[in-house]
Amino acid sequence: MTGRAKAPRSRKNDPERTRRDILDVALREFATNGLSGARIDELAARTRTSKRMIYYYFGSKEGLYLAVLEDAYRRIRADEGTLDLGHQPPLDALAALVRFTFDYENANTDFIRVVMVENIHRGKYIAGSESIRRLNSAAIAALRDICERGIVAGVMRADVDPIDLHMSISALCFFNVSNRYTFGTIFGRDMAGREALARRREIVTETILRYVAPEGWCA
Amino acid sequence: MTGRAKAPRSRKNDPERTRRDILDVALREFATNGLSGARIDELAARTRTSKRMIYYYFGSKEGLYLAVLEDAYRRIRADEGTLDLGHQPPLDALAALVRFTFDYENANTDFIRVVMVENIHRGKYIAGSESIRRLNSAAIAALRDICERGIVAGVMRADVDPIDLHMSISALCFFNVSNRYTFGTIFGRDMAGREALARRREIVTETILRYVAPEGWCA
Amino acid sequence: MTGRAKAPRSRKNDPERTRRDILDVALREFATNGLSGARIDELAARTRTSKRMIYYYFGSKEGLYLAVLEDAYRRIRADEGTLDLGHQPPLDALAALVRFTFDYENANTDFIRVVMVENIHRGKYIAGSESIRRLNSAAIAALRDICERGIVAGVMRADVDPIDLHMSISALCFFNVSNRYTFGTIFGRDMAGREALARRREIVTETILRYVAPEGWCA
Amino acid sequence: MTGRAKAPRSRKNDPERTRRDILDVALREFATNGLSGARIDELAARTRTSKRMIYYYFGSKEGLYLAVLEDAYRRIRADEGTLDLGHQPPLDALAALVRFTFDYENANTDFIRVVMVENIHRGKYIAGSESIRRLNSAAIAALRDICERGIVAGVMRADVDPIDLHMSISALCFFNVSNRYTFGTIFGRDMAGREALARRREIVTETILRYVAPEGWCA
DNA sequence: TATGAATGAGATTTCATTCAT
DNA sequence: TATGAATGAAATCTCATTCAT
Repeated sequence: MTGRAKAPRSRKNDPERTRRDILDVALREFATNGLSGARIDELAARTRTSKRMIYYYFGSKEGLYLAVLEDAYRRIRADEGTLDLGHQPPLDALAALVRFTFDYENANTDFIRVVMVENIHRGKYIAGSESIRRLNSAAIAALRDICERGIVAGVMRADVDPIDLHMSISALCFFNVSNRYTFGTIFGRDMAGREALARRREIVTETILRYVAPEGWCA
Repeated sequence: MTGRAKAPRSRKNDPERTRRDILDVALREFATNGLSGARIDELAARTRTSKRMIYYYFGSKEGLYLAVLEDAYRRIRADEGTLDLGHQPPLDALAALVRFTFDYENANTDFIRVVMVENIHRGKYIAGSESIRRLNSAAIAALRDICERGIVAGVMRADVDPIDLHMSISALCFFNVSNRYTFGTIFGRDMAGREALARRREIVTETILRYVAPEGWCA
Repeated sequence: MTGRAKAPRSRKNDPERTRRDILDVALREFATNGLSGARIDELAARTRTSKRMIYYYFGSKEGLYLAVLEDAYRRIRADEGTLDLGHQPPLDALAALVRFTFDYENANTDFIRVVMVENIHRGKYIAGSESIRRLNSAAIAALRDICERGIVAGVMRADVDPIDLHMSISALCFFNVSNRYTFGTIFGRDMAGREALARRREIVTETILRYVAPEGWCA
Repeated sequence: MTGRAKAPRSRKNDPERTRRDILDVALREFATNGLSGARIDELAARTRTSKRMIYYYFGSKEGLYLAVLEDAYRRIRADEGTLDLGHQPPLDALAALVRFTFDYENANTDFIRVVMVENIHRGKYIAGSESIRRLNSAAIAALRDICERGIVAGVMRADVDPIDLHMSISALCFFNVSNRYTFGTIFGRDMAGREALARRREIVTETILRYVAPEGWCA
């Protein structure tokens, strides 16, 4: 009862850490069980704090879900920003972007899964989030630059559209995570192992590179 | 109690019709709200019968969900079977298959959405369904035939793999429905309108055709 | 396990009885503790059914509260309807109405108290209830008839207004219940005992009769 | 720590002002939502200080509520004391008192509403407050004096009782505020507007004056 | 085969109050 | 005297499922 050191470090007030802790656990929980399937009790139990704190910081289950969504988008865009594609030749830059996307999404399956969840909810929560829309529109800028340089250099077809291209890249990368279970089960194919990923990554990259190639010629 | 004719007296006791009614409503409900989000009460209210019947026919919410999943897969494969691709030149057949897939998925968004739901549940229910696995493995046969003919004819690269190809086709078509809300919101792009669909359909088709083209040459 | 009588009568499905039971207990509970002070758990415990049934029938605490309010108003108006004041001379009829009001309100203190509660809520729930407004507007008809007859007969002042009069009657009767605790405590006066009620009842009646008397003359 | 002047440095540490601020906000809050309906968080947010201070000064929600009640009663009696009715003829004094009561209550609706709240709680808090009982018993003295003078002068009936009379005055004035919402909604009558108040004030005054008039004669 | 009432277990959310600084 | 973070207990409400007829 006497002579104890100050106080247990773990119980110290550290709001930022508390928020972060909740967000991390919640991403996992929502990615695993969806919005309605996630249980606040479960979530709180995995946290260093209590159920009560979730409401203190995020107001409601839906508020927490939106915060998770915003945080997840913010993180992928932050990572993307480190790529520095502007100094590479356009086709190399494009290939690098595709590979980054494929790797990031396969390494961050929880992110992919909450995006799936949000689509099940018809984008209802994202629609109300100014920050997500802002972040992502910016994301297209890098790809637009690559396309412009590629067209000028004559290594890309003139009619390529950055948003269409982004859609194709996303589709091919996303599917490997999103439909892993149904597709894998039906066709008895591993979609998560190291080798399978490496192989698929190159097919996806090649698919994109061939698509942007100028008429009549393929890499 | 005796001597009643077989034919259903308009609104009375037609078990098959009742089952069908419940399945249709349930597909919509699960596609809209997911497995945990769907409400048996809501679902029953939209039905011509009562909540009790759902349990009578399907045993539980999960039983109903699995039945919906099986029914949805059965229907797409049945439709696919009417395509008769064997008599067309391989590239024409491939293009036809891609377009069919794109159109079918965009016309049957509830099907796509329950597949998303099933993936959120990590394929837990599909894994226990012999019938779904059987149905779908057969689906690859047509594509395998196309690839074999294409390679022999020299119009497709020799290393093309039917399952990889199916994965790419699925990915590109699926995304247009599955990620419609987040992608559409973020990039302010319509992904469901008639024109947008027509345009995207051709990009997807071209992407696939270019991918299978023999080295050095593109359609 | 065998030879037992049918089933305990008390558990038989009787929705109307269940509703009634809940309403009766809820009136007491809301009258005692107000809307926010009332506890669904407490309330359910005093009921023959369960907490779950309250939500089954009334949807929410607020839904139940409104139902209680409507039921309470319906009952006083139904009782009032049995008075048959039309066949009495106007001043006798008025005196009878005042005495009835005083007695009814002092016998149904829970009714008075939920009206107080509703006023604390600024009439928010009553405002949305068509049925309450309808019921009560009708209540003024009897008083209007009395006034008309009284004026014609020359036993009431010509400028008496039925709604003003109703307000005065209500005010004098209501207060004896509504402010019983503060007034009684402060002035050390019993306001609920048999004698106190009888005495106050006559003061209230006389106050009203004197108010309606023609100029210059009092009963 | 030393040599600081007494005067509060504009925005710093002024206990009396802090108390006053909390009491004012709390009166409004309790009047609006009742005791159980009031939220300490809400209340604190409207205050210039923090939630902690509420507990520091008043100990608990109930302690604050009682303080509010005492403060409100203290204020009305203080105002009443300024009337100086002893020098007017008894009927004039009575009319002045009625009009003052009517005006004060209609101008201080929050006071009326906490009295309603206290009655919902069956006078539990007032019963424990010596100060409120003391204050109010004094209030009857003025009215008693008026009655005595009126009887002696022959302008009031001999059997008039000051407490009964106070009850009637209170009832008629109180109702206009307390039942404003239900009565107003049901009979579609404004009870808060300038004209409505002026009209009602005279009806109430006349009602009281007629009641005290000697047998057989009315003002 | 069919129905509407009923239910237990557990979900989300709220709130007065206290702690650490 | 002051603050913002934290909390346990309890409140309201939900939901898949079953019962009585």
